[in-house]
Amino acid sequence: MPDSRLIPDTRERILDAAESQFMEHGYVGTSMRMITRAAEVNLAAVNYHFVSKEGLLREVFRRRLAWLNSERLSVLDALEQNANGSPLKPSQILEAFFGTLLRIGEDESLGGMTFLRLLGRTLTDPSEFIRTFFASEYSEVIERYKQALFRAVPEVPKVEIVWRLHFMLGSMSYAISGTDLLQVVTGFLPDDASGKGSTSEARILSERLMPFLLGGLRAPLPQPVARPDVAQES
Amino acid sequence: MPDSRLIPDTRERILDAAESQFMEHGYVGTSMRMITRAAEVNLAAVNYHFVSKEGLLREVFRRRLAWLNSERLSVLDALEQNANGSPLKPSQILEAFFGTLLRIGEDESLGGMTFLRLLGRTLTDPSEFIRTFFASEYSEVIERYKQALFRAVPEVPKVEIVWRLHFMLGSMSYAISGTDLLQVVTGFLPDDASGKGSTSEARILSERLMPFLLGGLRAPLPQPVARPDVAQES
DNA sequence: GTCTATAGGTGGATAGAC
DNA sequence: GTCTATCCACCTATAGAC
Repeated sequence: MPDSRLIPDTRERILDAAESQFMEHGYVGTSMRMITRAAEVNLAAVNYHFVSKEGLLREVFRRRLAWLNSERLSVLDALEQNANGSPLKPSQILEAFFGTLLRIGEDESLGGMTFLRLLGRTLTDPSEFIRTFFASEYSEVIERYKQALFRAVPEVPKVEIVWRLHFMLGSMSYAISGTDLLQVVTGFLPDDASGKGSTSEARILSERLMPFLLGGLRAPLPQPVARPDVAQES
Repeated sequence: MPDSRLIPDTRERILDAAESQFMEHGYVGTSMRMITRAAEVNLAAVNYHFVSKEGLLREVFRRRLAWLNSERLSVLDALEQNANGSPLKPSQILEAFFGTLLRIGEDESLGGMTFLRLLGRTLTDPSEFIRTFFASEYSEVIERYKQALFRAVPEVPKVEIVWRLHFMLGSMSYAISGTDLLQVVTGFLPDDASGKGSTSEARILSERLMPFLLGGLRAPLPQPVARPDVAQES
């Protein structure tokens, strides 16, 4: 990588444009031409720098996930060192995992809300290469946090924790995708997040999301009763 | 609609094939030719019956959402009649809303897991026409359930309930999309849901999801410290 | 590294015979 | 209602000059 920090690289311009176009139209819905037009670079430049469209998508994500992964790991490391062998609090773990992600939304240099939305949408993409790509990118971090949760919430069976981690990922994924079905439907808009994509959006979201996730994670177990459905709430 | 119930309609075959192809490859990632090949019908038949690819997608959803919407409304009606003016229990409302949806997964004639996955994936689709379509399809039902939740959980401010409804939709959407990032990553598979797409999958999912959602919905509020933005609405 | 030109293929949609 | 044949816009990727 030839060190040229002063001018916005062709390479970097392509990545920025691709990130934003993929976010807006999805991976298949975005053509190379849309990207090069937005980036104001030549069509052939994409293949020169990233070999293929798939290669481009991978690099769009790698650029951001590199930071996210290492940050998530080092925050967890710090927490565990501080705890000195005793289990962490669930809220600490969720904050480390989801809070770190949401901080991306507040920092344009980490990708901002554009990248968050793209991530949220891509996490449910059906195509094979995307899913295996994410699986390999995420495996180490997920494993570490899963283990931390096992220790932090011993009263909830491990199987159940995995399910709930799944559900939490879903809440977050949907929330950051900004699909806003509810807002479209109900006309509801949070008072201070009117400018869409504003950096404050991530902070507001975080304050709402974290208690919800925590409540879900530690919810009472379902009674393993017969199954006349209407499970009691405690 | 010429009444021919005995043989599987061309029209119906197209809808079935489209549902399954859209689920597997996404809307843009699916071509008309993939659909007609799977349905074993002629290419031109799609445009004859549904005018366009967009028209086809709309009809794929309308066919299933018609049942879902009316079922959700009538279940809620029944609950409210029974309650005789007093607020419903949150668990009843969630069961009516999410349980009804998940029952689709257990019944092939309602679309089964194929439709559930398609729905989960499409709910985060960026494209404009899909979002406005869903908004109009969902608005009445969402509004009714939102009001029911306001009454059922008076200790949580309305604004917060809307947020949490949002988060719950996300959990569910992601869960039914079957993306299974966790399973790919961790190799985890719930003991009794080995056959992917089995009808029992929906029941198992439901038993796990409902307590999680309930815990999130009624979670303690975040401290309204420092930040002067936590505007209450009545 | 950047560009033009183009190959080689697939997309949605339709005209018009049956 | 069903089919064949076809239009033409657009796609990704590359060859090869500069």
